[in-house]
Amino acid sequence: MSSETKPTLLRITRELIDGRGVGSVSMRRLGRHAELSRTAIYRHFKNKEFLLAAIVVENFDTLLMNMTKLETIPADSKDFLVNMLNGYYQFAMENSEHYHLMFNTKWDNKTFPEIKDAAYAVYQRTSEYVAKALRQSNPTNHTSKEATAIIYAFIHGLVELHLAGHTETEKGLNNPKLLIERMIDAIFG
Amino acid sequence: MSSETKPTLLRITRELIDGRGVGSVSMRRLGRHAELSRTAIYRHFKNKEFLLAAIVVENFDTLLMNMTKLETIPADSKDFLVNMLNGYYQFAMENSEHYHLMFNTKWDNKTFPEIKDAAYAVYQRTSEYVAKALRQSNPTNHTSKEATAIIYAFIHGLVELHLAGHTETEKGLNNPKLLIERMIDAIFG
DNA sequence: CCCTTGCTGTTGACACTGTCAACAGCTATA
DNA sequence: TATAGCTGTTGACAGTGTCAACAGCAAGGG
Repeated sequence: MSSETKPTLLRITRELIDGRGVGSVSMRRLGRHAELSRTAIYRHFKNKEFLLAAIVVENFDTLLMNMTKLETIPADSKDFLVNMLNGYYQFAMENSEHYHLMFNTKWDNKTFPEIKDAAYAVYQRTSEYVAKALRQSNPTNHTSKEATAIIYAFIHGLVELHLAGHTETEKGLNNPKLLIERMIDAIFG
Repeated sequence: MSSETKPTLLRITRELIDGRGVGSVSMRRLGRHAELSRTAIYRHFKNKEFLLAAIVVENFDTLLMNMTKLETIPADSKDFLVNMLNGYYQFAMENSEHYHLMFNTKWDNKTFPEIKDAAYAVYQRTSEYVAKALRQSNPTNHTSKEATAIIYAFIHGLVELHLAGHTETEKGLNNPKLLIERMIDAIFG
């Protein structure tokens, strides 16, 4: 049983997060759901922060998959970039509590290098396809590095504003698909 | 004294946030600092959430000021837009804990209409100057509504990524001033 | 003038939270 | 066989938000 305990704890933590939000996760509640005593969890995770960090790493991997799952490998790599951003957005909407945990918590890079790496992989993947699209499109005055940063900041900001409920009043933000296309158009002329 | 208590509590709450972060604010600690009992605060604020909400409203007002304080009223309204975004960014960096509280907490629009209004004012101000810049610049295929949404998402995302520490690894994000200029250039051709 | 009402403050209590120390039992290895 | 390490337990500590009950005081109406 002991070899199964750790993944079980992760699974139940996920269920708690998906069901009633990150705020509903407590060591004691998790213990109860897993039919363990409150402190048994500490045999498998150093503390609550490390438990959640393990979830976050998994999430960044899932996000990475979600970005490339719409692989139609379209002739125009600009379209592919649009697909990728839509995949990013979709992941965030379907896993809002997880997105919140991933980005709105300050994960110390020294303490959680796996998170740092997993997050960097997402950025890196974005960067690759931006570079490809830049090479294939009309030359603009944007370097690949700048274009990546701008696009990444844009999509993250769009997601965050949606998650924080700013679209209810700031209605211009309400059509993510359109905005993503316009953003790409702006960069790639 | 009683008429002074409420603003005093707000002041001390600010001090706690600025000193040791939002997480350090507790009703009991606030009471101690204000030389009041733990529950006296409830005579002035319905609960902790409402206390923090009051701080957030003030912050949105301050942010609005910060966006327009660099009023050189430059000939080119594109430059003004750049100044505005730099003011936005600067506020976020100098008040990171507050920015976190403002945007990474889901403030219910029904419960906290003052927050909704104050946040909308910031968006609205952005919108005004985007419209002005669009009128003055070469015509592009961006509507004012879309351009505002894109720029707002961008600047918010840029700030959030910085605050979450993503610039340590995602180095392309490291030059906000440059990125802001490039973003504006991309929109206004 | 008295008495009621409302505001501001108090303490006690309840149900939570994360985490440590101490201890017990099992298993595998020297 | 004895020891070490892993996994689990309960007790305890310090902290949290918030409610109920109560007390003092000021202002206002009868």
